[in-house]
Formats: sequence, structure tokens, C-alpha cells
Amino acid sequence: MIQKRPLRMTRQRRIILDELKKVKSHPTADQVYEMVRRRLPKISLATVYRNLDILSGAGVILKIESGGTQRRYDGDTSDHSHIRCVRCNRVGDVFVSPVHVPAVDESQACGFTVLGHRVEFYGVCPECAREKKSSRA
Amino acid sequence: MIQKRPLRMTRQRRIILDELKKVKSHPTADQVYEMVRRRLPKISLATVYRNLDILSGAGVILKIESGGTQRRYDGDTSDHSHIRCVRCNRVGDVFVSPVHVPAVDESQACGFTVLGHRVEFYGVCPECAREKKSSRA
DNA sequence: CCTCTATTGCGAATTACTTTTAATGAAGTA
DNA sequence: TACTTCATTAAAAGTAATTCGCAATAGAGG
Repeated sequence: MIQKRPLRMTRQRRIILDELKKVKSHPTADQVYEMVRRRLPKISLATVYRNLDILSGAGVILKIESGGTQRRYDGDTSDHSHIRCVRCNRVGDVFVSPVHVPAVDESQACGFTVLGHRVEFYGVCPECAREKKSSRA
Repeated sequence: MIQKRPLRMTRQRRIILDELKKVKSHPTADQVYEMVRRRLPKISLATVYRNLDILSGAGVILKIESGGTQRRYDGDTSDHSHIRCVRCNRVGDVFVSPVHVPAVDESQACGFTVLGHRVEFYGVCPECAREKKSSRA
């Protein structure tokens, strides 16, 4: 594995990574900002965004792109899927045995070279399920 | 099947729908705007956004939410998956026999009620593959 | 230490989309 | 056909999320 350039471990980068690894949720950049701010009150939101980009580019964390208005980040890079709440966009982890997806060749994929796939689940998170029930939507 | 209220078919809505059904690509709102503008030069981008929302809400077209910075729309509502180019975010169709995804219960999904899932492919589109090759990135 | 250059913090800019407002026009009614 | 009504429109302003530009700063190797 060729390491292009070792990541320079600045105070803010270390703390961002540390906070993200610490939680099992999938926070937005905003939420990471709030978490990190408790330890580094002067950090800027742009720095948080930049580092989340750099860290996900380096494969140290995961950037969850799919759906919703805000990106989310995951400190857990082990193999698992995600489920997104259709109401509040909260993201949870799904641990299932590897899903068998038939091989797809270019002819079936508009000439695209297939690199991989992911399975995305959607549903209702416990919090929203509770609200829904009480408000009889 | 209860029809809430029949869609009022305005000139601009008809043309938006027509242009979207005409192509087999998955244009962004911007691209739809450009297409429609050739026939309705005075239409506004907001109208395009609003109608794409209304049409997808009515199930006449598909809104593709997953990944990239811009939403994409699909005039083809038949059952198929999508593949996204990791370089340019272009979206293509993938026609595969229904993928078997094992049932997931709440305990495996952080307490979420699972409503469904989709399989997303990613890869490199023909155009980007060609560029990559020539520029030896 | 000292230098070199990646990284930071700040505010301003950009992107992608949504809302507001007043005017318009599609479709049902007489 | 004329009238009515209310969903829909265009244009502009607004908003939220993210990114950029740049001077100041600070890790890491020498």
C-alpha cells in the first residue's frame, strides 16, 4: 500500500477524528463541529469540513453521500450498510451477512465499468416511530 | 386506487414531463431547465424544480436522491437500479434480476423499522473511462 | 532552533434549492 | 360563452450547506 504523503496530525485533525471515532452515530459536519467545539472553542466550521474531506479521502473515515440535504460521516470503516430515516434523515448501521448481488457487466450498465455497489436501507427511526404513533399521522 | 386530485396539465408541466420521458439519461434540474428552455424560453428554473417535485410526488417520474451534490430525475419508473459515475456523477440504468437482500429485522438495524432498500452501483462512465485512459491519470 | 509548506481561521462567495408575491390561466359551472 | 376559483406561474429574494481566498500559524524534518 503506497502512502502518498503521511497525514500531518494537527491538533484539530486529531480531535475531529477522535470525536468521530468515539460516537457510534453518523453526525453531520455541523454536529461534528459542535462536538469538537467543546474541546477547541475557536475551531472554524470550514476546518471541520476540510478535515472530514481529507480524512474520508484518506480512507480513515467514511463519507455518507446518499440522500438528505446534509452529508454524514462515519468513524467506523468496517464493512456494513446504512439505513436512513425517511422522516428525519438520521442514519443507523445495518449489519447483515454480505448481500449477494449478481455480477453486472458493462452491457447491463450502460457501458459503465462497475466498481462496486452498496445496499441502502430506508425506514423509520425509533424516535420518529414514537412521534408518529402519538400524533397519529 | 384513489386519485386525490387529477394533475392539472399546464403547458410547462407537459413539456417538462415530455422532455424527461424523451431522454434515457438522468438529468439534473439544471439540465431539464436547459432542455425545456429550447421550447419555452421564458420558463423559470423555480418552475422546473417545482414541477419535478410535483411529478415525482405523483409517481409519474423518479427523483434520484442518492449521492452527488445535485439531485437527478428519471422519466422511467419501471423497476431498475442505478449506477453513478464516481468521477462525474452521471447516472446510468442497471437492469438486473431482482437482487436478493436478506430480511433485516429491527435488532439488526439500530431499532429502525425497515421499509425497503435499494442497490446502488458505482463505477466509471464510458466518457470518463476514455478521458482517464488518454490522460493517463 | 529554523525553515518550509501544509494547515488554520475568518469572512465572503458559491451552489443548489425553496419560498414569497402578485399575476395568470386551466378547468369546472351556469 | 362568460364567470369563477384556486392551483400554478415567473421573478426575485431568501436560505442552508458547503467551499474558497488569503494572511497568519504551526507541525515535522533538518
